[in-house]
Amino acid sequence: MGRRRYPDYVTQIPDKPVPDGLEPKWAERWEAEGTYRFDRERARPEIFSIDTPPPTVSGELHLGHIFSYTHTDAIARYQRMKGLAVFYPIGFDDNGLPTERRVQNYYGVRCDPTLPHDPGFTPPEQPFDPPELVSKRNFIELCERLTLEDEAVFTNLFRTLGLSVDWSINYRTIDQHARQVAQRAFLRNLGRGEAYTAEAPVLWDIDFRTAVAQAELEDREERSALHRIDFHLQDGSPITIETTRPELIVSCVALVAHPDDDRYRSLVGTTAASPLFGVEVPVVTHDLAAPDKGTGIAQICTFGDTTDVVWWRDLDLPTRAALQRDGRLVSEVPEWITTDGGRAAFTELAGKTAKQARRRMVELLAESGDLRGDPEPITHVVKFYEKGDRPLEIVTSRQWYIHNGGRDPALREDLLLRGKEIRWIPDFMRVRYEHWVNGLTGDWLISRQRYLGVPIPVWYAVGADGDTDYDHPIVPSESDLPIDPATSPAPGYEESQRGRPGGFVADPDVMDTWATSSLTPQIAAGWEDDPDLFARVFPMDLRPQAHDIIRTWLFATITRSHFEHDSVPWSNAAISGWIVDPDRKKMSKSKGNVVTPMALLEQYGSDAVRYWAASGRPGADTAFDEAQMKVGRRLVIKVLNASRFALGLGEGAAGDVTEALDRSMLAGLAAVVEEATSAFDGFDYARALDRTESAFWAWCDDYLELVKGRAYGDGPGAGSAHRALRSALSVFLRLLAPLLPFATEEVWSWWQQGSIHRSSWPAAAEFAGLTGDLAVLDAASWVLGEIRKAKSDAKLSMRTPVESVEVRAPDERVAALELARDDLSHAGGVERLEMKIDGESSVGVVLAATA
RNA sequence: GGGCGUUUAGCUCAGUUGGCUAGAGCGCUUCCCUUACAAGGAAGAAGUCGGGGGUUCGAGUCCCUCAACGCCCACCA
Repeated sequence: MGRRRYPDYVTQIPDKPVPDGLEPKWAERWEAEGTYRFDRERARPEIFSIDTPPPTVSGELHLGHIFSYTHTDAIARYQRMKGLAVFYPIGFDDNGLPTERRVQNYYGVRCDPTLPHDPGFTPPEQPFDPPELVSKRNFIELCERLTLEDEAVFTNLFRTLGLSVDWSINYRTIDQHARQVAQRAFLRNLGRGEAYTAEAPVLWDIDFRTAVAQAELEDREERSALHRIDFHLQDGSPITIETTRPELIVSCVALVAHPDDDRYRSLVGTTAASPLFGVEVPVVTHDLAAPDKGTGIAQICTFGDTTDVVWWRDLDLPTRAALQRDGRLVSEVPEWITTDGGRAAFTELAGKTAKQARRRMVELLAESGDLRGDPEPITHVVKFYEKGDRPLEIVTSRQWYIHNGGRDPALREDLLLRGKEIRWIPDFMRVRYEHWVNGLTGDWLISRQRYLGVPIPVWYAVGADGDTDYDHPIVPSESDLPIDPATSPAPGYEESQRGRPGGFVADPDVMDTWATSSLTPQIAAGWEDDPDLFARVFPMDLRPQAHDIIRTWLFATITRSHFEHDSVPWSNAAISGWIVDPDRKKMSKSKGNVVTPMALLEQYGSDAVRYWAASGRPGADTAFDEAQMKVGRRLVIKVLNASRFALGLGEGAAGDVTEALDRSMLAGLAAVVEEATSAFDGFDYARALDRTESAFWAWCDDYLELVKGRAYGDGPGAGSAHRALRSALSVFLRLLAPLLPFATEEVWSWWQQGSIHRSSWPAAAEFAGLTGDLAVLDAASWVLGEIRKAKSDAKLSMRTPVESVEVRAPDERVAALELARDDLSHAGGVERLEMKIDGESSVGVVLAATA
């Protein structure tokens, strides 16, 4: 690295450096100079590749993003300074339901795919209720428009934060390339038998009208009520069940008790008639029926909850679905209700929402005398789609799945082994992964009945009889990807044959967004499109992400990589914690405690906010704490001022650190370098910051004060001081550069050429021949502290002269102090310094003012 | 019901293989306009390291147990 001569650079040091305004200045310079551009010519061992999380474009970035992205950036900057070419892409996840929901709320619209495209459409100025219905194409256009706006805001925030991503490696999960990768990977899965389609009960969100996957579930407490309701045995006697879903009695296909339950054993094999509807259902047994729950005998509906699905599957029961995908009961009387009374009763419920039907059903049951007592209010836990507002229902539908080990012990074992191949930071996060894999109950449901997403790239032949052949999907050639089967005809067919007997139909679904984002390494690294790049960066070195999406993003990425590449997607997974408010609650919009990141960056400066973020250990949930940002800002100011001071003293001649105090300081610094390096090697940016920061403050408080007098002068020791100050400053700046990129770059520019972020990480070799005995600075700091204490106790200025100091200490310490005698005397304002060898250490101070 | 994590000064947190007379910052108190820094500096007070047991010469650190909090999972009629 080049260095300018003293007279040139010193003029560039501002008289009063301030931390404000550094962000735009340096963000622009870094971009213009390509400071963080990936060098793809480097060989794999010289590359560090990062599978950066593409933030979901469904609103604003929040503090959690600032927090975890700062961690990754610190690692990236460290690796870059270590000499590696850092592959650090950025993407946006703007595909899927979260984006649709954002668009719906933002513009006040809903997609109605039956509407024709309106070329002159403009969204409502103000969202109103009810929402305006728009065509699918208009809806997608709105998604495109809003995501681009959101992404521009995200980009601005990330640049202001100082992320050292390579902005030229940019992707969006709805762009053509991502679609191509997602479809190609899907077709490969299909070709190898890892993807399949099946008609089965699925968890269904009645508002979004789509199936959802196990990984997207969330439990929520709901107020409900237990109803005791009589079915009727053949002899006319009642048999009471307990249920929270009386409106689903119409879908009842059996009553179930435990095989060992004596109360019901005699009934097994007989039938019971449902109340009101008079539908005869068998009494059956199953191990899952709990004798101690309710009356010990339960109705099995198709389907009220996941237990119903298990019973239905295990006992081979019929399907009597009455709840539609919009959450309402069917409007026609189901054919399995055959009695006139039953038909009349159902008419009362037809077309109602589940909630309305429940209320009416209870009234009807009360009238008929089948309701025993009053419903008992309870609170119970119900499955929700994590982004949904109403409880999930279960409906039967045709969906696409990818194997994930949920129904295949051998695959499960393979995926667990993949988990063991990865280094987890912190290590216990591996347990969460294993726990999730071991708890899977079924394959990964990837199809969604939505609009904004990557289409499932298949068609189905329609027979001459008009029946669709779902068992033999027609697939496109990989060279035709990306493709939309809704607009392109199936290979070998004409568009005119769409939807006709003897023709074809397109699969109507899109893939869930995780089915695309599980391929971020492949998307970013040019899988199949750029084999040279792919070979250089894949498997990647690091996947940084938060712990709440281990079950989704992390797991799915491992699964796809396992199938496609027979390898792990990355060697390290660094899992960040969450930001919680000071009450330890997760911060969320609904609690109204969300702070906008940009306001904080502007108020405290990006380095200060990064300082706060870096104080949270890897994996640890961290409190939002503005006080930490103030401390960070203070550190930034200190760096600027101390640098100005150290650089303003002079340059010194090369290679002449002669004074014991200076060599002692550098020896201490060498140890700090070692600590920070090993911390960063373990991805522990927090420890690296902690060690560096305390060393830096101590350096300012003690060493700078001790060396000041000598450095101001032009005596024989001045050159040593200047040289040591500059060496130390260079090291401190570089140690702090990954964490405080703006301030350190600013100072670097005062006296060095090139970016500090392209300079080399401090190494022990830099100190070769420059270090001395640690004890010298230690001892001098100790005595200086005692002198300060004496002055402070006497409530006197630190400038107060000291008549005499008498130090008593063991001989080694006295010998060390002798080596710093002049510096110490000057720093303390001591006129007479006496030292005596003693077993006990003590410092006697006689202040001039009190003498 | 199972699992994981957390519990150290008023607050936010360090404390790496057991050696701590337990540290830092914020806040608080006192003092200091000192020529790098008053968006600063110096000094100080403040903790039975969640409770209880155990291992050990020695435990904040290891083992057992209990509790609180957070998160994840579970077949939630």
